[in-house]
Amino acid sequence: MATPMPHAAPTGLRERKKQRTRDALIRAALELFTEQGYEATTIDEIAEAVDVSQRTYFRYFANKEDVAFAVQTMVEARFLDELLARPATEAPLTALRSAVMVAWDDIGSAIESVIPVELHMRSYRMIESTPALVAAHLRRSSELEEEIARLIARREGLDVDTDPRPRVLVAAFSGVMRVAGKVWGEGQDCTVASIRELTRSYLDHIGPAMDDDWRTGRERPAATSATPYSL
Amino acid sequence: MATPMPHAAPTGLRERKKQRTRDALIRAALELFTEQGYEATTIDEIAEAVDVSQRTYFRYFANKEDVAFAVQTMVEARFLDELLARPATEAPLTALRSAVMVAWDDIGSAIESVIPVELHMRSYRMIESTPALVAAHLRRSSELEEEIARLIARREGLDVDTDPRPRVLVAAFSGVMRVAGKVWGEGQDCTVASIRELTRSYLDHIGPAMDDDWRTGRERPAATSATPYSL
DNA sequence: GAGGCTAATGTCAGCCACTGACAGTTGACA
DNA sequence: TGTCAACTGTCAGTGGCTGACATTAGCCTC
Repeated sequence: MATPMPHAAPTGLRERKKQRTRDALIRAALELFTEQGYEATTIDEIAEAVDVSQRTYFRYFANKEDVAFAVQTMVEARFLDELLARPATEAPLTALRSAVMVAWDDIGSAIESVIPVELHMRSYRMIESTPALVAAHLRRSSELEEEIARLIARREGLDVDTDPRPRVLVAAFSGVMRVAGKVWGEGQDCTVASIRELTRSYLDHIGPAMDDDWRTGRERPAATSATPYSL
Repeated sequence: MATPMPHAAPTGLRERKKQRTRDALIRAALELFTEQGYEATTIDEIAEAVDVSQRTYFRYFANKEDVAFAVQTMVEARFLDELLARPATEAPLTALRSAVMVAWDDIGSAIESVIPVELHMRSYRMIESTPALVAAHLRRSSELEEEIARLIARREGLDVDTDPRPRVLVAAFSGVMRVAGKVWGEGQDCTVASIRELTRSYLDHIGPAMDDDWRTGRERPAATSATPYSL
């Protein structure tokens, strides 16, 4: 059911209604979660706030956790799309980095169409301080890492189970992304631009060392304008 | 018959009964989980198998997940005890390594007093293939890592929030432990001795590079008999 | 070794997350 | 406009989990 894609404007009235209901559920849920806590909020409350039945909530989200990660899911999907679209000439780390940057460029408006970025930021902090959500977050992250690693391996024509480099690279990349997210969550500036720049500057620190060509063993010609690495 | 807690034999009849009930619950739960699956098993079934009320189950375990990790918890507690007991002269990685080895030396019998090691091994695989338990496992692991990192930092007189080395070392150590556990779970040899040796050989590969003295900046004199590192 | 203290347990009632079944409603499209 | 399919509400039920209260059973003292 309900495709969560906020881009690709919905065609008919029915689709638009669904999108509205879904967005309203996310917004109501996050507002309630951040105000009174995740555990203290019941799904009945969320449904009531949007004026739908509890059963309808479960037709949009598989469980109580899901709604808390709806925006994250959106961002991740956007990132994966961009990663798939990167030219094969780019080195792995460059592709990851470019995909993140391009994704951030237009995900901001997509987020804003659902919830204020400030609410997203508060949700981020709420997740970090709720054990049940921390667990879910870790599991989701490890699943995403695995997906990215396989994707990178395929790009480079490698076997993810014998060559450790894809997983290692993705682990490093994810680690940096996680730290950037955490620093953003703790900071004051709750704009999308700020997390984008934070991400950029953190990624710059992975350095070009990992970024040579895995297929020929030689360094790649710079695919993007200027090599973006400082160290 | 029941040698209850890993250490500290119970004094009275009451304590022994409690220990028996607890062990029986763990055993029944793991047997049911591994036979018919985690989700498909209800707590009523577990309680019935041990002939206690469901309410009593919840007086021993906080939730359904907890019982699945009871043995792990035992092993971890044993490890932390040993780590605390390591002399301050040992370098961090050496202390971690020694604590693991000493812990494995006598944890085997403690495990066997609760469940057959073979059941523990099946449980391990069951956890890995159950999303809800994977999430719980990841959260538990990250909490344990944090605890170990703080412990190591205190040992070395460092601030865990400014000096990245404790967390980095523990991350590497935990990663190796996780892989060792995974390989053991996939293998045939379900003895405690086998995971002990697996752990030893994997830890040997971290190498002495990380193992110099963090306080003086010089290499430590070998605290143990022979330097155990092969690479 | 009877009786009081207290920890452990059972029973019961109830909340909440989640699901299947079925019926009513409402866009979509001929 | 009428038919179809999708969306939604209602209802009943299961299972995880908790608080309250009564009951049982080790423990300890006299």
